[in-house]
Amino acid sequence: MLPHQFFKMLSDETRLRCLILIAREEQISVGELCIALDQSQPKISRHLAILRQSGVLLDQREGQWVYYKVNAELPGWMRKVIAGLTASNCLKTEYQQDIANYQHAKQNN
Amino acid sequence: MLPHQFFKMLSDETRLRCLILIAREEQISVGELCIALDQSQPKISRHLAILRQSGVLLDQREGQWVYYKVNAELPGWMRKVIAGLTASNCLKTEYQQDIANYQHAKQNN
DNA sequence: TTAATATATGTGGATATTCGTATATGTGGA
DNA sequence: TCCACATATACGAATATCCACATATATTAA
Repeated sequence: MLPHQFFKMLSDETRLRCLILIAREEQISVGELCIALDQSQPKISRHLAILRQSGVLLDQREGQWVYYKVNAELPGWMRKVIAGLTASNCLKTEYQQDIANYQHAKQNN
Repeated sequence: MLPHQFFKMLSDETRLRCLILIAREEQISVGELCIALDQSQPKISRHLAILRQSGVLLDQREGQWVYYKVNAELPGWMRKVIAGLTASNCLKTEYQQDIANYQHAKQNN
């Protein structure tokens, strides 16, 4: 994947929020992402498909659920960008609500 | 600027090549960029305008020439992304030709 | 097998992006 | 002032992106 193509993956707000949350939490299911970001299932699923087809995310089915995680074999410069996103306090504030929603949903299992 | 908007700046190959070369060389004129990337003047100028209007680049006129440089006051996480791009050997190879063209043009002054 | 739940995808329309071409603006020298 | 050079922008056409809605597929349990 060429550099600008990787950045195109991150240029949509929904995709970026998915990726940041997944990177922070290691592994999340489609339904949990819908709740965390408060977005429709087809919308989340379609963006996850784009991230999966580009190789940024990997999916793994467990029963009825499909879990997504960051592909650990991405080139170093891509992993650095993603790590920078999850580390930045500035961005942590930006998407705090997503994290809170996710953890709240996780608790009510 | 929201994170995904910054990445949208980097999602076009021409803009990304401009930014990487400018970050590497500190300061470049529009004409030099046209030669280095082998692209038309309106195309380069338009993409530089987008990067300038978003605050990623700053411009400075010197006589007939306009020089562009990276805005030093960008948020830390943006500076890190840009620094990562210029540091990566992987990407250095990707856009080696741009650097070579630039240096060759610089010599024939 | 049927129903319920979770996820994926097809379709069409609205909007956004990018480009080539033409032209406008700014600058310096004759 | 007039011309040449450097840069910026206006415009329309081709293409890409994103979404809502409807529907398809996969899994589990009854």
